[in-house]
Amino acid sequence: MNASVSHYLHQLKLCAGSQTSSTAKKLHAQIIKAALHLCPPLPNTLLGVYGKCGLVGDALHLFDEMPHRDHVSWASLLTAHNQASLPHRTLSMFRFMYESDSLLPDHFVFASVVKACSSLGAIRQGKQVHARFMLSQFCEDDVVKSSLVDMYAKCGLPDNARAVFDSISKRSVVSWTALISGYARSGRKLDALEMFEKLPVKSLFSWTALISGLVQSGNGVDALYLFIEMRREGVDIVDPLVLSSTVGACANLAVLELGKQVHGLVIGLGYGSCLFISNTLVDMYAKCSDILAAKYIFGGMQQKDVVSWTSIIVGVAQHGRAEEALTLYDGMVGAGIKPNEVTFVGLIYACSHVGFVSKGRAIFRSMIEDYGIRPCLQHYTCFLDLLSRSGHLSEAWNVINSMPFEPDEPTWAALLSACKQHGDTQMGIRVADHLLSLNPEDPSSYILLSNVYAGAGMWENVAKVRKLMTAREVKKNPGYSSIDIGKESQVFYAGETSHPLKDEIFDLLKELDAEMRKRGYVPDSSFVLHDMEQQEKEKLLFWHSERLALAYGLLKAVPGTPIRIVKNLRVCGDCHTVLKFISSIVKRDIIVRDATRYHHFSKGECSCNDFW
DNA sequence: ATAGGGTTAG
Repeated sequence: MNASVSHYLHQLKLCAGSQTSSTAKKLHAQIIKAALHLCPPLPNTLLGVYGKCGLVGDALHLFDEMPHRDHVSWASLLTAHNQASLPHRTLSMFRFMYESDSLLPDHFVFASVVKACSSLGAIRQGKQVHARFMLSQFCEDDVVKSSLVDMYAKCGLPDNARAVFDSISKRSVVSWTALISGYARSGRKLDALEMFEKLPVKSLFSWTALISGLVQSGNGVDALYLFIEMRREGVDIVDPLVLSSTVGACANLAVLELGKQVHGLVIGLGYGSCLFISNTLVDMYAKCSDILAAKYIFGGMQQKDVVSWTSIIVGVAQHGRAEEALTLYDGMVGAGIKPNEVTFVGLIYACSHVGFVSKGRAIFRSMIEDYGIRPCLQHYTCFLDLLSRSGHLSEAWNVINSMPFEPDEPTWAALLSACKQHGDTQMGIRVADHLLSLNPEDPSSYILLSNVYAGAGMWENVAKVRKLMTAREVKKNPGYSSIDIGKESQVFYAGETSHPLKDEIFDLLKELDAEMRKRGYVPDSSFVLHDMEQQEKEKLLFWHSERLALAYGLLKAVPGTPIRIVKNLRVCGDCHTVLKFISSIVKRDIIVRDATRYHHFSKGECSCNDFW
């Protein structure tokens, strides 16, 4: 080989390692000047270097001008687009491989194309590529097979992933990791653990795959136990990816004390200023209802990206601070960060919280016109929520009928709470019927329907709904609330009477009840789904889990500190009223995270504006 | 010379 060719080859390799785009362009210019730009393998190497430096445009330009393109050129170009997160382009260009250069895919190309399918979740095309691969001369290639394992795993087909995995002759760590991650993220806990146990050598990579997969499938508790086990095994956390999943688990479970401990670990390991991790910490504190800590982390961040801004906007919006969310949005735009579709979910949500109808309409329009974002179903749902909360029921109905999506459960639920709020029983019943037909197994649909009837005083229908639930064997999930006192966590179930402090709790609730009635409280038993005497119903309400947790908190927590409660179901209307009364009687802030939102009770008011 | 696995916001 020509001495200068190998010189440039060496330089390009260095440049690929350091990923400095200016050097890539300089080297390209020098190569042209030296008239070596057609000497193989320089054109292909250059193509790869452009890809690694993130210069897809230059890569494509070079590719277009190459007189002789081979398999390596194609593989490099497709990989460049995968790396630039443009898997759509990877697939669309792949279609022209045969047409423009009469080339059939080789194993390198197959691997890139499969990866593109997996990041798009394009299972139909993925299966087609799989078939072509099986018919090709490369059908025994293990690298392509491991990319197929990953594709099926990511598309939620772990059994297909397993079938490919079993066909691999020499299984690499990569294929193991892909499969374990696939099982974990599909919620196949036992399969994931079984494969993990069989894994000959467990690296940080494999632990991360398992733990993050479990967090993604909502198995946060298992994920946290595995994280503890990983620490016990002495695995060196040389990069922080596993920490973001762990912080995420704390966020999903709303376990503030544990979250703080993991935060301490993050700082101890030296990742306190890592962008990714700070983003998850902002989210975690917001979800654990410590919005002050969330703002503190956000304020201290050296660099902030769209996720950082969106996390804090969504966080304050969920805590009912709409004006603050909108101010933050101005700050975001001012800082030159472009909002994305998630940001707009938060913003529309914020507007709907305080009934900023025209502001919300303007934001919805701006999203489409200024940022070219096509609204998805979730945007429509938030927007509907805004319209229906503020009483624009017919406009909401029009939107639901004209939007380009089939309404899903949250959509109907948004409309339904509005019907209830505005006493529109007829529409409420229609909506509840839709909801019920969409998900006849979900107890909350029945509760909502029953509440509509109860709100209208249609007691016979309330009874019918209850009978329907029995007939269909739909069981209401038992309600429970948890509360942290110091580092201890306590869980209370509705109606629980076996707690060691039950007498103290009962006495306190009795005392508060008397004081509330003096101030005008009348129990609203329409939320109780049973046929029984009024007094019996009130007794049931009295033992709702959030009240037990609250009383325990008042007895045990440091005086003056806010009481934080996490509930698995939605707070019932009567408890909501009670919590407002109690916040003003005991002059304490009470923060409840229920199944759908946050309630900050303070001085007799709630941040949700009595709408949830 | 080119390929495959683990990370954050709804």
